[in-house]
Formats: sequence, structure tokens, C-alpha cells
Amino acid sequence: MPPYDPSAFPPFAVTVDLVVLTVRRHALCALAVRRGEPPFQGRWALPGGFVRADEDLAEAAARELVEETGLHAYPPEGSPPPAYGAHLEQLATYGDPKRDPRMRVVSVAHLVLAPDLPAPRAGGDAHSARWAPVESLLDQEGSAHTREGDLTAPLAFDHARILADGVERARSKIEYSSLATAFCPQEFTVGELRRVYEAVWGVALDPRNFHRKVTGTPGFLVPTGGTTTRQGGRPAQLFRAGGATLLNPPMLRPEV
Amino acid sequence: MPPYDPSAFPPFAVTVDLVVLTVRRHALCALAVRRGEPPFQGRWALPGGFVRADEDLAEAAARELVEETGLHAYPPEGSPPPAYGAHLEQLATYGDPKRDPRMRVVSVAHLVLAPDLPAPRAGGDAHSARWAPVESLLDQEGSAHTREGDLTAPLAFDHARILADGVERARSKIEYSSLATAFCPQEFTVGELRRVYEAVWGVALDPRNFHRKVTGTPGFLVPTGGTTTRQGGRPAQLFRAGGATLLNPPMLRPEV
DNA sequence: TCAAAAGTGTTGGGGATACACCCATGA
DNA sequence: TCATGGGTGTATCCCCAACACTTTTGA
Repeated sequence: MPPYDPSAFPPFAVTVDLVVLTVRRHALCALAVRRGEPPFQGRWALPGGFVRADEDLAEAAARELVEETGLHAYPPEGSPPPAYGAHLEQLATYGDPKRDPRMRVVSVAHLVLAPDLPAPRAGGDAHSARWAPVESLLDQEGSAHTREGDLTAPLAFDHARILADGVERARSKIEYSSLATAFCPQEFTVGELRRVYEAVWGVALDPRNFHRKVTGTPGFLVPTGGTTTRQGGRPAQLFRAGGATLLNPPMLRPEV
Repeated sequence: MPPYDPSAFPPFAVTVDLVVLTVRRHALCALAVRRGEPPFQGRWALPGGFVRADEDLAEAAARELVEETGLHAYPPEGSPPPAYGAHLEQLATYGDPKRDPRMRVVSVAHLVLAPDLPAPRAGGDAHSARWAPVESLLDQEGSAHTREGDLTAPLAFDHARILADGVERARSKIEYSSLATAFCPQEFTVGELRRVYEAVWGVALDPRNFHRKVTGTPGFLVPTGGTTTRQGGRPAQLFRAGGATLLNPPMLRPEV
């Protein structure tokens, strides 16, 4: 690595952007905020912001997450999730020279998986924030839009691409890890966990085989002893996420 | 995202670092360059350099790769590899405020998988460059070192961590993709491909079952019609990498 | 003739799918 | 009593591990 020569290598702005996913009403949803100023004023975007001089990338992402949602993140290999904890991991970095028309910005995107939350609170400069089904945020290619800021307008910057990458990461990662439990409250039933898989993958799973599979995988689920009938029908056992992070053998995602 | 205020958010230097892996003499090896100046002068490090004002992150990584090795990278979803092509993909981004003692540097690490190469040529400011088995570069915790620049000294900066992440990515990715062929020359035998898996995973695989598995996976291997006896024994069919990128079902990595 | 590597056949078992069937509650 | 979701049992199939065995070369 040669010495740093600012004239040859101009400085970059570094930001973090967040793909915050949750499952609401049987659909995979992402958090979107409305931009309050140009460029893309009035359009929807992923939450994010500049990294500060003294903080690590993960710290910056966790700070933005609290500012935008009130959620506290726990580290990937950390202790069990707190009451309103969320999984946070680095996703990828986007640095196309033209991705921001104002200046050279490199954005380190992070992926957050959160349980179903109360309505998000708009933080910082965002005019508003909301959960939107990921398909409604992604299937916007070339459609006619009535006005800027319409929920059917494409996301600002390259955020559609970032969101698509985050969704793909989540879809593949719940196959071979216990991360799907990050979408559930602290205590949940096997059926609720199954509906998470169904929403994220967009498929129907056999309830009987799913039940056998997840309860038979050591360390995946820990029974709490309680039961609930909040889904109707026969009372269901309540579970917490177990210590296992890797699923072996993995959950099999049906061919589409 | 608030407006950019340089006083609140000082600029960052952005670099790319490369984890270049190959298989030589039945061992997984990484490319290391000797640092020519402080900090960590004389110590081994991963190749890398600053991102220029007008280039994308992947472009910067490909440029550094050519400068350091003469290798040309092909994109993940691109056309078949050229003669000395190598697989290149983004790995992760490292931005600890203290990772470089001189200033705030955010490094976007990339992973390169290359076939066995002629001896690397030292480029740029590196005093020298060499292939080293990854264990010899990683198993350096707390050992006594005779002198700086010794091959047994730990890697500079946080490069040991970056290398470990790259190795782990390669180990897991050859399970479910055809990426192991990136370690092979354009034409190769099933036995040579098997020795790649064995070197990367550090295990022994059953030659008979491996043969059936890879030749039975549609799109993985395409016979070229030729044969070779360069490994001794009965002549073996030569293959090229097929179009398939994802392996379904995956190669199973034996339990350790 | 022998060593070495390539390749084929066969067998047994684990786990997945598909689906019949029973269980325990609220309305 | 019925609808609803929870949970168990079972047959079939596919794939993988293990390993005996044959093939084709160089030395």
C-alpha cells in the first residue's frame, strides 16, 4: 500500500445503509424512510447515515438502527437477544462512483432481522418511515408513477439493488442457520416459526414435517414449558431460540 | 441521510485488500507481499491499495490484482474464464477506527480464487511477494519471532482476520457452488478437482464417490474429449468447467 | 508383473416427502 | 359439535457412505 497522497486519492464519504427486514401479516417487509431533501427528495430510501470519525462500521449501523427504530442490535455470536433485540450483520459495500450525484460515497450496507414491531418512528431527517412488503419496493421497474414519494416509485440511489441483495441473503441464510428465530418474539410456537419461513421464502411448507424437523434438530429450539392458543386451535408449546446457530442438516427450501 | 458536513464527518481513505488463494502442492496458499515502509515495515501483508477517484470497488480490486500478479479477473456471472482468469468477488469491509495507525482507513476486502500460477511478481512498493500456506500465515498467535519480516511473523494490520474470513468463505462456497474449478487450469481431471477439495477442506475424500458425484451433477463438468496421464496411473478424462454455478445437491464436507 | 490412479457396481441407512390420522382448544 | 391449528405415525424414495471390483497406463 503506497503512502496516502490526497491529491491522487481524494477522500470518500463513508455511510452505512440498513436493510431492516421483518415479517408482518404473513409478508416479508422492509423499513423505508421518506427522503426530506434532494437528491431524490420525497422518494423512499433505506435508512442510513454517515459513519462518525471514532466509530466502527457495526457501531454506526447499530446507532442508526436505534435512531430509526428504537431497536437494539445484538452481535452475531453474542449473548441471547434482549427483549427487543435484532440480528445485525454486514451485508456488502457499494461504491460505484456515480451512485450519489453529489459526491463520492461508499456505503457499507448492513442487514437487520427484527421481530414484528410497533409502528416505526421516523427519526433524524426522515419525513416519515414505514414498513412495506419487499415486492412492492422492488417490483417498480419502468412503471408509471403518479407522483414522487408515491409508494410505487422506485427506491432512491441504488437502494433497490441493496434491498434485493439483503433479501437474498436472508432467504439463503435461514436455510442453514437458526436466524429465522430473529423474526420471532422471544417466545414463539413452531407454527409461528413456520409462517416466518413461508413468508420469507414465499412458499407453503408441510406443517407436520416442519414440526418434526425443527423439534428434532438439537439446539435449535428450547421449550419454555408454556403454551398458547393465540393462533387458535389446540394449544401449542412455546419455545425460545436455542444456542445452535448452524442447522445441520439444513432446512430445505422447496423448488419454486 | 443528512447533508454532508465534513467537519462532523471527516473524510475516509478507502482501500481494497485482496485475499488471493490458490492450491499449490496439495496445500491452500495465499498471496502475501512484504511491506516496504512503515507501519509494519518489513512485515508480510495482503496485497492492496487505494481506490481511485473514478473507479468502482471491483475495478480497483481487479486493477490491483493485475498489478500484483498479472492475473485478469472475470466477473462472478461473466463469460467463461480466459487463459489465466481468476474468480473475484467482494468479501467484506473492515473499518475499525484504529486498524491503521496513520489515519482512518476503510478497506473493502475482495476474494480471488486462482489456478496454480507461476511465481508471483512483486509489484508496486512491495519488496517481494510470495505464496504461503494459509496455516503458516494464520497460526502466529503469540509465537516468538526471530526478526521482523520473518515468514513466521503475524500479518500486518488486521490482515490475519481478513485472510481467515476469506479462507472461511472459500471453504463454505465450494460446498454449494462450482467455484472449486477456479482453482484448476482450464482443463483438468476429476482427480485434480478432488485434490482441490481435499486441500481447501483439509480432509480426504473417497475418490469413487467423488467421481460419481461430480460427473453426475448436470452442468458442473463438460468433457473435452481428451485424456491425460499426468497424475500417473490409468489415463483420466479431461473436463472443463460447465455453465452451472450452483450445485444442487451440494458437495458434502465431511465432519471434522 | 506390479504399483498407481481411474472408474463402475452394489448395499445399507438416514433423512426427506406425502399423507393418514389423532389431539385439544374456542366458539 | 364443529372448525382450527397442533402434533404423531408410517410408507416410499433418493442420496450418500462404504467398499469390493475392474480398467488402463508407466515403470
